[in-house]
Amino acid sequence: MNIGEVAEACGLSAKTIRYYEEIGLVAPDRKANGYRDFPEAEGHKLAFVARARSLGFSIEDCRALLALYDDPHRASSDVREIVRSHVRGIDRKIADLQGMRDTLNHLVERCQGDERPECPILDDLASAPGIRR
Amino acid sequence: MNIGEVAEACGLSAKTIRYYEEIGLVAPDRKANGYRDFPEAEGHKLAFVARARSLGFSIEDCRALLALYDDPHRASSDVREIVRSHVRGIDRKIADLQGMRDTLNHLVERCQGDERPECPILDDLASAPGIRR
DNA sequence: GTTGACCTTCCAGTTACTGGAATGTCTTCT
DNA sequence: AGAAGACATTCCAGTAACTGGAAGGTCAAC
Repeated sequence: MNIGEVAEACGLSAKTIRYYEEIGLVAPDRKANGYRDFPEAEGHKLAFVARARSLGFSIEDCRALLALYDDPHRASSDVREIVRSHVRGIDRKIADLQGMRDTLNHLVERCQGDERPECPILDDLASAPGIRR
Repeated sequence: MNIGEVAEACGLSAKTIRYYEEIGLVAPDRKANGYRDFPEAEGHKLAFVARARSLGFSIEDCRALLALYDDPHRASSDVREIVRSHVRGIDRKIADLQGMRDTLNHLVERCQGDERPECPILDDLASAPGIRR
C-alpha cells in the first residue's frame, strides 16, 4: 500500500505517517521507485497508534503499547498499568481545568461586560498573590 | 529590582521572565552593568501574566489582556469576551478528556490485569475503525 | 584575592506534528 | 511522444511556551 492509501485507511495524514516512520514507530518497506510500501501489519500498527493517540496517549506510551501488542508473552497487567497511569494524568488535567473554569466563571459573573472600563476580571488578575500588600 | 527578586515576588522563573521580555510582554530597564532592572509596573505586569497563565490563558491572550489592562478607555465587554471564549475552550477540553477517561475506564474494567497476555485493551486499540472488516 | 551567588547571552531540546519548497514518478489523455 | 495532474520523495522551518546548559561577566563578603 502507498502512503496515501494507508493514510486514508487509518485516518492519519501522510505527513504524520512519515513522521512516525522517522521516529521509529513503523517501518514500511520501499518499492523500487523509492515509494513507501506498507504491508498489512504496518497498516495495523498505524491504526493502533491512531486510536491510542485519540485516547490521549503520548507517543512514548504508544511505543510501549505497540511493544506489548507485538509481544505474545506480555502480561495484561503491564498494559493495564500504562492505561491506569494515563487515566490518573487525565484526571489531574480535568481537575485543573475545572478549577480554572470555576474561577473564570465567578469572574465573568461579576463583570458587567459593558462599554465601561471597570472590570473585576482585570482587577483579579492584577491583584495576584506576591504583589499584594 | 533584579530579575531574581522579581522572580521570587511573582512566582515565575528568571528564565521565564527573560523569555517574556524576548517576546515583548515586559520591557525592563537596564542598569549600567547590563543587569535588568524591573520597576514596579513591570513587576505588576509579570504578576498579572503569571496569574493569567495559571488560569490557562495563552501568551497571546495574556498580551491582549495586558493591553486592555493598560488601556484606561477599555470596555469591560472586551475583557469578558476573551475570558468567555477561553472558558469555552476549557469546556471543550474537559469534555474531550472526560470522553477519553470514560472509554479508558471501561477498557480497564474489562482487563484482568494479570500475568496472561489476553487483554481487551490491546484488542480495542487494534480494532480501530478503518481496519476492521 | 578568591569564593559563591547572582547576572548576562546564546544554543539546543522538548511534543507532535504541520506547511512549504523543490523535485521525482505514475497514470491517463490527446 | 508529450503534457497534465495526482501522487510520491526529501529537507528545512515553524509552532507553544518554555527549560537546561555552557561560557562568561559582576557583585558582596570574607
